[in-house]
Amino acid sequence: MAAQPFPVSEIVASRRPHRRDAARNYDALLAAAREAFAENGAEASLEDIARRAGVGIGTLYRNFPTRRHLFESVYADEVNALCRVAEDVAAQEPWQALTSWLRRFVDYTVTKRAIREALNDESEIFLACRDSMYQAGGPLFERAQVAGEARGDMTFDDLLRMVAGITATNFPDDAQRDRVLAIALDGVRTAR
Amino acid sequence: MAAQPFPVSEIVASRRPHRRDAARNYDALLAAAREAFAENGAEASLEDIARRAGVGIGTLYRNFPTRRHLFESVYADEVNALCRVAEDVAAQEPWQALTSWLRRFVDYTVTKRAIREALNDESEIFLACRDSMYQAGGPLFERAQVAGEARGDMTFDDLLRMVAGITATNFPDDAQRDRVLAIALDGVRTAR
DNA sequence: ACTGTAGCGGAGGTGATCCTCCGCTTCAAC
DNA sequence: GTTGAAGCGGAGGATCACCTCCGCTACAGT
Repeated sequence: MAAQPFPVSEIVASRRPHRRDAARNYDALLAAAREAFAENGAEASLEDIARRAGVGIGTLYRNFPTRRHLFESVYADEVNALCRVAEDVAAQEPWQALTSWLRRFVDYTVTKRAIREALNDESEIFLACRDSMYQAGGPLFERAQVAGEARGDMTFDDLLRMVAGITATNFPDDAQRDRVLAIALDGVRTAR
Repeated sequence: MAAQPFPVSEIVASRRPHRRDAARNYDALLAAAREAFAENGAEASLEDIARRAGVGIGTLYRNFPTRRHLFESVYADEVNALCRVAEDVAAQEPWQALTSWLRRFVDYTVTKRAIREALNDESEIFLACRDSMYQAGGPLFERAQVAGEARGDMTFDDLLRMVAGITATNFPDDAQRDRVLAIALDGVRTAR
């Protein structure tokens, strides 16, 4: 029911350098990039990312020839984590499982942004990530639909975009974001 | 019930130059800016805006000393238009009036963006615009609440941010955006 | 028609970011 | 320990957007 093997993680892993120092730099770059993309969106400065990671700009470009490579790698990491979460919540009641997963979705900033800004992108990695995510989360949604908890006249894609839009919006505080998200999810829940 | 006088439009109008050619340029700049901000967000290139308007970059800077001035002017225009719409829908049934207004909201791209990205801005014009908009739309929402059509445990601010987030998200087609928006609005409607 | 001035445009200086290139460093295999 | 190659960093050229400045243009009031 939950997730299947994720080719995505393999693609990314295969690019990680073998030498110790190089691998460390690679990881530092990914972490710095996640931070920077989360703060400034997909246009974050690459020099800034290299600085945060404590490596030279040349090292960044050796590992990630283009901005897109870097962004996709961070994105793929978050998607993998989200897919794993889907397995964790699978044991809960249908509606509970779905909302737990969606609330975790809120934590994955880059993924959220990618869905809002670049989801219509057709590159190989984006497609693979989308598939993984839909394979992981889609069943949670369908289960809620079958249980009569979620309305039948919408798709999982509708739901993801709705949540992505709301959570990517600037709120003065997290409590308000949660409140608004909960209200929107009430619209998803079947009237009872 | 509906809108009050809008000081905002006066502020903006007072800046419009008197000479014919200058006024034409001013209008062309605003139109070009609206387009560019809608397409590329608040970071749109100013040189590009001048080019679209068919004027020199110097003319842009004479009319709008900073990017912020320009953005605020476009924003103020859209807010004014939205306030006028609020008067138009006032005659409809409470829930109908509210959703009509919100659906018009979707058309005002820059306003939408401003709410999503810059609503926490405290500058004078942004505050004035926010007030105007809340004075225009807020009563529609309260009327729906009083009529028992909209839930009482949320604020107008919650509602605006929710709609702004969803409508500013990238959708493959408008039909899907409408569908998702309608679902979220179902969450706003009181269970009956 | 004349004329003073508001307004015009865009060349060019400034600063930020992108990305390449290559001499130096460090790892790890032997 | 030696050594070859993988990896490193950051200087610097290219590009682009920002914004100022000033000689020229054309409007509007008389």
